Formats: sequence, structure tokens, C-alpha cells
Amino acid sequence: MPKSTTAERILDAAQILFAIKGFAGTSLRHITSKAGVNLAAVNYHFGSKEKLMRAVFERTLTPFCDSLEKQLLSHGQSGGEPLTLEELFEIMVSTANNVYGDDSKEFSRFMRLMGLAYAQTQDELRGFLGARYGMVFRRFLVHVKLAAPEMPPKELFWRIHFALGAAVFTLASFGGLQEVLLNDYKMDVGLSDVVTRLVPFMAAGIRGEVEVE
Amino acid sequence: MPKSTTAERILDAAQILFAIKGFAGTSLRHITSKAGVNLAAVNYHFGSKEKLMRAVFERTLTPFCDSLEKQLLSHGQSGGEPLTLEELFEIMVSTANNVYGDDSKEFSRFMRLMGLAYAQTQDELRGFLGARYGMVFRRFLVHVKLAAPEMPPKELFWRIHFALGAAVFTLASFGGLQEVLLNDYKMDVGLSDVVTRLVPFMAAGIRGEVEVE
DNA sequence: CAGTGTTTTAAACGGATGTTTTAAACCTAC
DNA sequence: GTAGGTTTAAAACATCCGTTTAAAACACTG
Repeated sequence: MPKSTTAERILDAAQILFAIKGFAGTSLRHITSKAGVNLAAVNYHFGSKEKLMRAVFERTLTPFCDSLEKQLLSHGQSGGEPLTLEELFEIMVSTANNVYGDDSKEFSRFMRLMGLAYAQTQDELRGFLGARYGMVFRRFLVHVKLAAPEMPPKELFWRIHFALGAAVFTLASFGGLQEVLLNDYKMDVGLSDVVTRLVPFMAAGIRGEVEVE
Repeated sequence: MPKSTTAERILDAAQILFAIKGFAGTSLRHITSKAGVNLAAVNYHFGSKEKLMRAVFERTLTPFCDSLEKQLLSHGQSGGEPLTLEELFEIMVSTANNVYGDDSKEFSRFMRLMGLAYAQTQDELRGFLGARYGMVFRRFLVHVKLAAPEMPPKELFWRIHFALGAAVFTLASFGGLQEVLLNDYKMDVGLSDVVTRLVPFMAAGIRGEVEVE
């Protein structure tokens, strides 16, 4: 017997299904069926499918962004020397780990949602996410700028997106890649293996010598 | 009066709409309406919506992969010293440019489709793409291995995916990022700017020192 | 226990979806 | 020009979609 509320059960089911099948590919009937609640409950508790999707993103992103912002602020006002790139990315990783646990499945789902959010173009979801969480991103960008002060801003802008793209993309498709590695290379790897490889890659890519400007 | 055939017009419209709205978010009626053909033409020429999507991917990916494979083969049997990482990625870039022209829009659409393909998990599309184009990817991987011989295979596997993730992700969302840059930073950048920054980033990330194994 | 506000339920709404059918139009070759 | 195969056309198919309704069940307060 589930102790969770109807709204929570809907959010849980929606988050899983959105991550697998995308937003348009997931119907309210799938969600309510998986959640074991009545179809009308979605519109009763959230108003519409669009608002449900926002709620899913909000529930997923808010704890992560709040925790990340708090850590960035504490390091920012300590007056000490700025954080290195590795430390910055490690903060992101540990924040994600603290918030979502080291549950590989859940973490991958979160990253898949991030990828979906990022991939949105025309939908109003992108605007919503930018307005809601753009501030944290800009604060993170300031820290990266401090960590790589010699880098031209334009170059840095793109390299950060390269690095985040590498992270989101790889972690979002982690499940699939894990399967490939096991079948083709007989290697069984965990999520933490990938993350520990990812941080040096991102740092090295950002720090790489500037060729032209 | 269009000289193109009905099947071609359907493929053109489907490619554009899939890239914008995703697969599930695009209806056959949208496609046929945009293509200016009858609704039943899709099932007549392609059999089903699923097969139409495969045809779109096939038409988009085949020229690129064929051309890429040809270049990799020619460099492989020349017997000279192996290609550098930069040269390898430049080959990918120039191949993409030759096949899709430097039309920024079309290139971005192609990358968006790549991102969609990559993001697929459970759908049979992933299996189809792996079976159809996995060979080219493995051949590319061999060249990367030659370019970074000191790198442990496991580490290399992940770094390649990091690099490809950075590329696909950034280029797929290029349109959106371009807008952000223009609005927030008053910078107007072209696709070629990003690509010339991307190649050094990928090379530097892959070449970075190995920390642990 | 009655009453009231909240939540859940079943059913139906209009519309959109992928697919199929049947007939018309087209084109080519005899 | 007419027969036969190919392509298009309009319409209908059953099913699924997001949303709404109205009544039943529940939870709580007085």
C-alpha cells in the first residue's frame, strides 16, 4: 500500500516515462496507469499535461540547483583563491550525488531529462527553464571564468557548452552505452567510473590551448 | 511546380519536422500537409510511420557515413604515419560539410537528428542504426586508437563518447545557443566559428593525462 | 452525527492519430 | 486507344489523445 500521495505518484511515474519516451511520446493514460491513479487526477492536481511537465522538471531541478548555488556562494565569499575547474566540476558531481543518491538509474533519468530540456527549441519549456534556473547557470559561469581567467570569454562560452554537452549526452545515454560495453567489450562499468573519467576530460578540454581568437 | 517525387517531398518535410518536434511529436498529417501530398502517400510509399523515420535517417546518414568510410579507408591503407586526432575530427567536419554543404540550417537539422538517434533507448530505432552504421563507427574508433596509442582502451572508449557528445549536443542545440549569445552577449557567431573551436576541444579532452585506471 | 470542503471515480467529450479501403487518375506500352 | 500496372485521391476505420463533467467517496470540523 503506497504511502505517497496521488500527486507524488503521478510525478514519479511521469518522470520515468518522460525520460524514456519523451514528452510527446508519453500519454496521460500511460502515466496514470503506471501510477495507479485515476486519469482525471492529473488535471485535477496539475491543471494540464504541460504544467505536469513543468512540475516534473521543477521537482527534479530545484533541489540540485539550490544545493549547487549554496555551495558556489559559500566558496565565492570565502575570499580565498578561486576554485579550480576540477573542483568546480566535482562540486557539480557531488551535488548531484547528494541530491539523487548514487542510484545509477535515477541519476541517468535525471540526466536524460536534462538532455530533453536542453534539446527543446521552440517549446515554451525552454523559456520557462531559462527564467527559472538561468541564474544558477550564470553564477556557475562566473566561477569557471575565475578558474580560467586567461581564456577569452567567447571561447570560454563555447567550451563550457562543449563540456556540459559531453556530460549530459554521455550520462543521459549511459544505460545504452553500458549495454554496448558489456556486449562488445565484455566490460562492466558503473556510473561512478564514467563520472571520474568525465571530470578530467571536461577540465582538459576547457584548459586546452587557444588556437585563434 | 515541384520536380521532386512524392516520396522525396515526404522525406524532406519529415526530416524538417522530426528535427523540430521529434518523432512522436510529428504527425503524418503535418508531414503530408507540409509536403503537399495526400495523407495515404506515406503508407503507400514507406509502409508505416516507423519505416518513414528509418528512411529519413537512412537518407541523412548514408551519404555521410559512406563518404567518411571512404576517407578513413584511403588514409588507413596508405601505410604512412597514423592520422592525428585533429586530422581525424577535421575529416569528420569536412565530410559533413561536403555532404550537407555549409548550409547552417541543414547541418544543424542533421545534428539534431543525430542527437535524436543517439538519445533513443528502448525503441528499435537504436538497434537499426547500430546494425546499419555501427561498422563505420568501429572503424573510426580504430583510427582514434592509433592516434592515441598510449591511452587505455576503456578510457579511450569513454573519452570518444565524451567528445562526440560535446559535438552532437552543441551542434544540435546550436540554433538556441546562437540566440542566447546574440541576446545576452551581443555576439553574432556562425556555425564555422563553433566547429573550429570544437575540434581543439575534443582533441585536448581525449589527449588529457590519464589519472587512474 | 451533520455538514463542508477536498479528493477520487467513472464516463463522456470533441478532436487528432496511424492505418486501410476503394475508386479515380495517371502513365506507359502494345 | 485501350489494357494494365502504378500512383494519387477522398473517405472512413478504429483507436487514442487531453480535457471536462458530474456524481460518489473521503476527511475533517463543528
